[in-house]
Amino acid sequence: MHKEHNLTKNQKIIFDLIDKSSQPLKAYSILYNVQKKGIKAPLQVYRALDKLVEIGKIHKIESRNAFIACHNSSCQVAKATAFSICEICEKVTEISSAGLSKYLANFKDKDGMKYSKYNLEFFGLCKKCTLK
Amino acid sequence: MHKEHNLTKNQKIIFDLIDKSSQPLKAYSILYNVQKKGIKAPLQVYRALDKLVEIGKIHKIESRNAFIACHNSSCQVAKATAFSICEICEKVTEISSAGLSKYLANFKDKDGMKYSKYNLEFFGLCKKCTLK
DNA sequence: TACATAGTGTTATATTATAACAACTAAAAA
DNA sequence: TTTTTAGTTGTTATAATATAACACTATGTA
Repeated sequence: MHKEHNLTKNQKIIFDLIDKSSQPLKAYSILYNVQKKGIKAPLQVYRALDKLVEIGKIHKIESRNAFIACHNSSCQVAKATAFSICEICEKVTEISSAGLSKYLANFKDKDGMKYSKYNLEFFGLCKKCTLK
Repeated sequence: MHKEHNLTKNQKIIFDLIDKSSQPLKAYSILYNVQKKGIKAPLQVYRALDKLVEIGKIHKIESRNAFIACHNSSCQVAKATAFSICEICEKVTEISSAGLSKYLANFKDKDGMKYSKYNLEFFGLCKKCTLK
């Protein structure tokens, strides 16, 4: 799993909030939710988020500017991430597929560029929303 | 290639600028560059960008909040995009790989969610920056 | 202890993006 | 031709997302 990183107070408060959430959280919604715990400024939130992303405890969903806790032991410290995003209910799920990770980790473009990282976002309808 | 869409004046001005650029452009940098042509407000730029993305003439690089012209006949109207991004010089290249498109278009997660769209961003060093 | 490294709190500001509304234009239906 | 419709435009204002700069504090380690 993850290397232990001894989160600081702010990092812990913010990680716990994201970890408990069933959907991705946005920075200012996090801010609003932790103000009672003494975190008052956007920058305090963004600094914690940056660190948490860096150490792989959370991921940023780029197309949504939102953050989700990592629940996938195969995404080595934020280097290889894949998500499915429902375009109706906005439910986001981290994809854990050995086949996919392997395929993408080994992918080389025709310029021979070697990649150290990737992020993949799939869009569609989740099961619930398909049935509606 | 692309269905012809008879761009409007603003759409054309903005597409031409992006198309001529060797790297992705940000919305406000676009705004700055088209003010002499009478496009004065952010919203005029964002509206044109939205439309151009929708019809597949340009793509948004989500991790950079920037826009690049489509040079890939295989990305069917913005539904399936893949890019490589150099983390040093920020050069962005659209990846055109039949194998990759095919793999991702057919990918199904274990929930059986069917995807209508995806966006993939690879990060690493381009050839030039590797040699430095 | 002393030093380095990382995190904190704070104010201010930069950057990215959308809401709301009135007016205009082109294409097609009556 | 007139009317309608859908889409685009121009405009002001504002919302949402993110970072700069600076002084200070905590923690680990030599």
